Amino acid sequence: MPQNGRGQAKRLSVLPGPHVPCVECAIRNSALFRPVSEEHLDWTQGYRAAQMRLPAQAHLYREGDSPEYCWTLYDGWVKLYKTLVTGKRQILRFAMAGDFLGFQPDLQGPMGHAAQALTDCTLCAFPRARLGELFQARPEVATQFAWMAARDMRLCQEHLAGMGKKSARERIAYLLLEICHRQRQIARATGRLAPGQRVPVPITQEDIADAVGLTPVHVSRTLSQMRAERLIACAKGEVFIMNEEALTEIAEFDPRLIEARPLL
Amino acid sequence: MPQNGRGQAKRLSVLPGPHVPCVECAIRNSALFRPVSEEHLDWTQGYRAAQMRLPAQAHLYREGDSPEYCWTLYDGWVKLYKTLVTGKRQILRFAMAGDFLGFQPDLQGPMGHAAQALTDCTLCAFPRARLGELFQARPEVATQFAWMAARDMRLCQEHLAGMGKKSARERIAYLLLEICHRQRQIARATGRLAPGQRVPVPITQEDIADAVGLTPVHVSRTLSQMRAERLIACAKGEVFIMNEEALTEIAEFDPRLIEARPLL
DNA sequence: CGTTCTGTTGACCACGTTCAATCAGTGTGG
DNA sequence: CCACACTGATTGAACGTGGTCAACAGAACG
Repeated sequence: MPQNGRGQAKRLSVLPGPHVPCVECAIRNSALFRPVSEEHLDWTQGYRAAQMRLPAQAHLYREGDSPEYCWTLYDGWVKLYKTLVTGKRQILRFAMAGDFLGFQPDLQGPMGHAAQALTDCTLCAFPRARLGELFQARPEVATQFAWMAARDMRLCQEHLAGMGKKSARERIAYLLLEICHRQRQIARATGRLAPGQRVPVPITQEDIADAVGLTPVHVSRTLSQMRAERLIACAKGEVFIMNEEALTEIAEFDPRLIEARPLL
Repeated sequence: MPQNGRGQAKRLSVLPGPHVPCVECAIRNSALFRPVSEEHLDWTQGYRAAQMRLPAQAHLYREGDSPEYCWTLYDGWVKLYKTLVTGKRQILRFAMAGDFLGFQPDLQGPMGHAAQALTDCTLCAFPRARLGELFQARPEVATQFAWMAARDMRLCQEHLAGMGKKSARERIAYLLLEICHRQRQIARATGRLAPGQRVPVPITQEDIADAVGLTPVHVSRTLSQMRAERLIACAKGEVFIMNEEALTEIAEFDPRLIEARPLL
């Protein structure tokens, strides 16, 4: 599990990582190579250029970059965000173990958003230029990508609907529940047991604000109120969900959103 | 080109459509079968269960439905929207010619949003149950789907960022420009010439409001002001963009968003 | 110890909402 | 043919959610 990485900003950039072979990958069940049979796995692993470590606070890529790779996030949290010309930031998504990062329609072109590590991360890098080739050679990978893209699209659409139509309170409740359920889902898929209701959340209130479209000030107020109502409890870098039922009702959150079954 | 279909609501449901073979398909350049070679096209056409017509105002599917098909939109406009328990609606996307509709992570499960025709539409239906098979048999189709999904995801993310961080004026300007540019892109891809700045827009102010997260009242006010500033002009079911440059600046719109190049 | 970063609280303000009345266009039925 | 209903757009007035500005507190860190 990723430790809370705030304030640990090492000023080093990308580091070489461990070399876990795909066959032993703990998160393969929720990642791009899930449907690849063991006999083909050595071969597809050839597309993995490297495993690398990214320290907390470091950028995987910035808006406008044309990075050489796409990545599977092996461990840790990453935030994807856009910056408008006014300087305002919008967090699009919190990426977690298993998520595939850096793919976009124009593979040569510049990224439309930035990706920054929230905790120390481990990633597997795949050369962008060879992705088309990989999809052609192993259609089950392309199909898994399609499935993952559809899943991410649905999250994005729910997020969008929330921004348009929900109150501050509802949006924040929704975000907390979404994060909590996705963490549990990962714990399930990787065989690790979820430690009760307890969810370490390595994000600041400013991150929450940028994700749900509010100001940090108003997020603070709303969280204070939720604490007063015993809906949640906060410790440093952690949020405990005290009353999941009530929160689910407030947020209009449907847990089935997170439990989708793979295509293949 | 789709005619303005408002008020033409025929009370018939789905109708059988024309039978254009895929080889002659006018929009193949921007649709799922784009990368399929002509020699394979007859074969992939076997996955197309039917062509059908959908009258304006009719629903292709509703939230919670588990339709038997996915569709390529051949002609016309469709709006995709979610309804919250409070009754508020959020339009996720205006689908136009070439868009692939109805795909979601859990192909057996219920749709997370509804799709309703804005104009009379023509669609090509593909059985959901056979999509995995199609992707396996023709990886270039899976790859094209991946590309289209990434393109749609980017639109959704831009939309999301706008909802979080832009003013009413900026969001409306953005929506108008996005629609205009996508229409032009389709005109280019299908070889039809775009008729100047003129864009027939078969949507009501209420649709605009539901798309950008405002009330119809405030949309009316904002459009009135934009008309007063000669940024746009309105006729019945049409919007003319009078000052695209100014509008682009207001919206912080990047035309390159729409012009992405295919993966294969 | 100062500095920096994150969170908290207060006072005031504004963008967009809500409620309401009115109008134009369109289709319907007597 | 006209009265009527219905939908979409427009405008006005009052209101409220959340933003802005500001001061401050606590923790982490050099």
